[in-house]
Amino acid sequence: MERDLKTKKVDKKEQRRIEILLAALELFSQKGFYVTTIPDIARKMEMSVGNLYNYFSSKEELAQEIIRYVSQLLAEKIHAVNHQPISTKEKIRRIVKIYFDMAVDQPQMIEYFLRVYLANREVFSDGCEGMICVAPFMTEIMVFFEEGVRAGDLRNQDFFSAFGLFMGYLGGMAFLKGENVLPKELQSYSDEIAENIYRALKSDNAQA
Amino acid sequence: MERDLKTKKVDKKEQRRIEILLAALELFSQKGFYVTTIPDIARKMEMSVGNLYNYFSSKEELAQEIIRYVSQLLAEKIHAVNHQPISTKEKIRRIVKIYFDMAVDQPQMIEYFLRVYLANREVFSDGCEGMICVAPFMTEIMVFFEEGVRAGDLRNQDFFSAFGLFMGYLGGMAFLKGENVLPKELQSYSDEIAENIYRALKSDNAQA
Amino acid sequence: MERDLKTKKVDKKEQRRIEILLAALELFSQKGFYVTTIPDIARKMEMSVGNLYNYFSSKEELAQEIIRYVSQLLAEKIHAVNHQPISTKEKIRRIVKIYFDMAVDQPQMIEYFLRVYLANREVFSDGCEGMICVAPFMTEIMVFFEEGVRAGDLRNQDFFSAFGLFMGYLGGMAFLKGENVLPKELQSYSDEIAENIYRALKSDNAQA
Amino acid sequence: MERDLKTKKVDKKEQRRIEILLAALELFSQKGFYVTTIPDIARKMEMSVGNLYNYFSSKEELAQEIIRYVSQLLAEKIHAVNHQPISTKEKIRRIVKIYFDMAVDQPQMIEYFLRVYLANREVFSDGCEGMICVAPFMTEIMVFFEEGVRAGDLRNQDFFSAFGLFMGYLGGMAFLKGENVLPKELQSYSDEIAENIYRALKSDNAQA
DNA sequence: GATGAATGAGCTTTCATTCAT
DNA sequence: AATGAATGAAAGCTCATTCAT
Repeated sequence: MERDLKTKKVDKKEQRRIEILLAALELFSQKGFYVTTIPDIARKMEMSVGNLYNYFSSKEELAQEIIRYVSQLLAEKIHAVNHQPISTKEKIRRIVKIYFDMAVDQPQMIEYFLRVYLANREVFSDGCEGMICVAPFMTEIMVFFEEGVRAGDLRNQDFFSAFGLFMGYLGGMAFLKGENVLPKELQSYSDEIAENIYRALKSDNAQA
Repeated sequence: MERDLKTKKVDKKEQRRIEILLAALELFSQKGFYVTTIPDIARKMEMSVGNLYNYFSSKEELAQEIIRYVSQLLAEKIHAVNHQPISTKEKIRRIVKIYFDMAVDQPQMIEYFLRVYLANREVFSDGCEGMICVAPFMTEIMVFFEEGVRAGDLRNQDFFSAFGLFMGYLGGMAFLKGENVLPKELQSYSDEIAENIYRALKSDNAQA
Repeated sequence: MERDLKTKKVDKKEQRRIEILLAALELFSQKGFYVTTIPDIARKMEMSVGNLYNYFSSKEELAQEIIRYVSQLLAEKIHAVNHQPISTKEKIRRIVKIYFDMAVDQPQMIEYFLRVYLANREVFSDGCEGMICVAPFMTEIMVFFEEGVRAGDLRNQDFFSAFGLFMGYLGGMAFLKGENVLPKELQSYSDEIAENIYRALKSDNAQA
Repeated sequence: MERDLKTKKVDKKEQRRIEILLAALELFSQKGFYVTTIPDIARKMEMSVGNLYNYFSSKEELAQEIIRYVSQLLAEKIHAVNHQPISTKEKIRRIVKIYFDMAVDQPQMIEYFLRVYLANREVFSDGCEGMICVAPFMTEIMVFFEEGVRAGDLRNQDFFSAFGLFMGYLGGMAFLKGENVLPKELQSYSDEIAENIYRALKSDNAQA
């Protein structure tokens, strides 16, 4: 009984934590880490600043939790693709789609990656060294790549070379969308871009 | 005579402006826009805070001048490549080399792009809208791309699709280098990456 | 219960706000708006600068609140006179007395009017346009004047002509007192001045 | 010869001094003493800040010179009235007219009195103590008053009581004009106001 | 006389974090 | 768990004045 009670409480607290995390995610990605203030987040949550500190011990910790959360979420989506019985080319297409759909429907996630995580090294240097906070996401890309190589679809090259292409490309497009310089809507680039990625990475004897 | 005097003075002031710009570039790219303070910059310049404001009217204006400067400098280097009588494939190789050499020898420039310009929209929204402050750089990439298409070497696709690939990829690699996660030194990836880019963009009847 | 608690808290905060307002009133009227600094006010209140900003969002807002407060306070005193069953002449006498007593006992109030409100247009231009922040006070003078006219004691003339006389005169005397050029103490001028005002405004068939 | 040269030079310098003084007068009266900066004045004069300091040794000194200048100028105008063979009543009318014409045509002068001199005690406390910088002006008002008394037109009362009425009233009206609250144009109040002043001060056996 | 770069103290305002309630 | 007043260090920026040229 008591344990149930405690569990329930913990769950409730954990749930509130995530709510805060999502509110902060939105603000950080819109306004940036330094422009967003703790009172901003508290106001959005309709809770007091003091209470916010009962859930997160500092602004930095909050930012780190968010990147872990986003990385996990993206990883799960890519994980699903990795486990489908489809061609490497189709996998690329689906990953691009997942990314672009997210950039359009939940731009906070992608923007957080680009504008908060990538840009503010000092915020993540103590706790997220060496990209460990985005490890789940990187792992899935690595799985995708290695399976593609094993299947003979992708050339065997340094993983980072492939990773930089894949994620740099997608991130670059998301950035251009954020700057409102794209002449067409982001999702309409999906096929072209998936094709480009496939051509760049595919092994010479793979299918066109 | 008098005019000469004035010209000389103006030149001297202009020169000092650029010195400040370079000092700020270094600090901004190392510590970020918000963590770098005006006193930091003044200290580095061994000049008073007040005097700094005789050269730039605000921290934001300074940041915008820097991106214009960096964009111009990168543009000039790519411009030189664009005007050489070499194959499209070779041009890609040289642009990648230029970018990676810079990322290694003058990392401030590339880091400024990635960590200051890309990440702090609010700093550039008033004065650098729609990427106009990086126009010289984008223009050169556009020239490269269109000439490659005209020569029959590259497929004719939406420019942004190609631009996102090219610059997203290079930026992504520079970022990974900054995070110290690359197992090899950046420049050793040059050939692999130039090859990937070429494969992604080349027309089907171009040379391998 | 909970509501009571909140109400009590709000009251306490409101009270503190007024304490700050009075401290600032004193400093502003002694040293002027620009010479008085926010740290000066905080020091006088024995509170931190940051906390002061929990009560007022800017120095200007503080200055505007003060003039509203002073105007209200003066208005109430004149209101009381307006509702007494006494002659217009006697009303003038009492208003002059109120003003001079205040100029002697609480010189901050009058000095604030003369040296802060009247002199620093830019501070009040956004929020106190068209004298709205001193409306309560002006209204009472208007009531006094119109009742005097209705009673047949005062000539019917443009209100501003009468207002300028009344308040310009009193303000002028308070200023001379502040400059220490008056040979006698301010209050000893009361009768003479009330007489002058009455003579200036009275209708030709009113009592001497 | 040499002396002539020097005189000419001195004259030229004196002339420039007055030009600066008038430029500063305008700025101070428009924007206030503290909001106006030395560079503002230099810019208006199209001269360098450094050179400005060859004419005035400090901002305060400049402000004091201005009030002396304005006081002298007003004094001369009133002096002319004082020496005309006209009735006391007519003198009042003319002084009011002079003041209001000035408030309309050269508002800087009157505004300087009201918004700079009256309000910023600390600026004038060292050099203009006890209103000595406005002595010429006060003296003329005193002459007017005493001649009116001697002629039997005005009641013999404390000078400051009369001075406060006269100048407070005119200043008050000029202030109201500056606030744009007057329903009519300032000069149209002249007669009414001159009449009010006369009634307030006239001796009981003087003409209506 | 003339210039304007240089100084440096000081201004208003912000904000992550704490803690008494 | 919840509140929000309080802290205090530090930020961006200003400006009267000086002085080498």
